[in-house]
Amino acid sequence: MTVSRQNGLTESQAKVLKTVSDFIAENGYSPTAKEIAEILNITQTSVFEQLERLEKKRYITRQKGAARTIGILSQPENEKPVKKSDSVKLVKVPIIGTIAAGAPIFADENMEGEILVDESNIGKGRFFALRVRGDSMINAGINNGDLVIIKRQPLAENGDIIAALIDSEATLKRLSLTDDEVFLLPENEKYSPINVTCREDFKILGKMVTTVTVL
Amino acid sequence: MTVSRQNGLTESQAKVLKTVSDFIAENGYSPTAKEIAEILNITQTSVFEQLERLEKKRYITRQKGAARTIGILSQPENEKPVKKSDSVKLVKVPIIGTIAAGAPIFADENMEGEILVDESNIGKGRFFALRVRGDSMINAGINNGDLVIIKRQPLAENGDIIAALIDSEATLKRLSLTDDEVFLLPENEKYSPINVTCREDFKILGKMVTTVTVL
DNA sequence: AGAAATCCCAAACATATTTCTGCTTTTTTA
DNA sequence: TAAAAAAGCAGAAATATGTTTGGGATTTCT
Repeated sequence: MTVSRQNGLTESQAKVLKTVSDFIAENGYSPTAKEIAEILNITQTSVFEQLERLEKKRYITRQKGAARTIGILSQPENEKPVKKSDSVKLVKVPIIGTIAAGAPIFADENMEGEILVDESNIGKGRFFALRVRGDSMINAGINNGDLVIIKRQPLAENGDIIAALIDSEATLKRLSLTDDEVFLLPENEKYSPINVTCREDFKILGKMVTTVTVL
Repeated sequence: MTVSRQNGLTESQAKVLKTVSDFIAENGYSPTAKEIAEILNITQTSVFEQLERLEKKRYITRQKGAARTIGILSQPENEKPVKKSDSVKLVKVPIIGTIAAGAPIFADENMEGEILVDESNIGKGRFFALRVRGDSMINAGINNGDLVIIKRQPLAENGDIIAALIDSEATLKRLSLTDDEVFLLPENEKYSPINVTCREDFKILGKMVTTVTVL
């Protein structure tokens, strides 16, 4: 049997993804591997492998060891050919973890990979990239699964979208400096601003310079 | 300690419900009993009991034996107990100046007085009141001389009527957020929208929650 | 063609999670 | 004020669920 590809997924993978998607649509919570397996008439183990592949390809997110935590990511655009032109200067930017645009998620220094970004898009400086989880910045066009590129800097201006540490957890928010208070603002009405005015454990990691959607 | 009721739920139950709701909003999947327990600093068993009660009262749904399957039901609107006079909670709101609903007028911090407002009308938060001058918001039912109560918040939603500072002057307008521009809209054809997209001197003071007509 | 990836399996393993049992204390209701 | 409901706990049972191991068969890539 030929395994054709669509959107970078094989038929099997697409089938699993669709099953998950349909299940969530119908039930409001994600299925277990076993449930997917029963629907597709394959084993749990196979499903598990497919989920791993789907996660690696950034079609879904999962929480290690936690039940029913599959999240479906917005589909990355169909493969964009990488432009190669000698006027483009690509800069390596390390991907160092996942950042919350919802609940803060611990940002460990484990490098997840690297991406190449045209220098003209981000300017000069020291950069790193973080994968976004959550939906608290959707009104700023930053979606679950996106990569954000952060320029390391300890200070930021009012209105900047920044990556910050709060109590050793990283979060992506818009910075709001009022007369005497400092807030981190989500870009989603569902969430509330975080007052960091007097928090000792608050630290700016850097300023977001751009977002990248990676396949 | 008195366990007061709201919406037919006890404080404890409401706390659990809110925890679940917040968790789902932030993570996209429902929490386990253990996770709720950790957040609220009680035991899993207690949480389990609370979830049973919440289910019985039709605030949530669950699937027996399945992990993370709590679903939140829309609040039953029915039983709204008539408020007794002793349940009215009046909140002091300072009147701190005059705000323009026409040409912006300087909003000084001189307190002009205080009014008492029933908390149920405005919710919780930090409030202040401003006297309106001008007629630019008449189509929104806000007239010259009215008092408007503003909830302090640095962020507002599209369509909110907000009090904002522009170049140190306060004004009351409806907020309009388009794809990439921000406008303040008067509610009177005589006046024109103000584009504040790139104005550094623009700051949201808060959102109007109600008006009070004082004779 | 050979290497690498995909796809699938059975059988276990480890732990996450719900659920039960029995008991204490406090608050509300009748 | 007595009974009922609510709230909580410790500890453990029961099972749901993610994960690992060690394969085999097929397809895709180079």
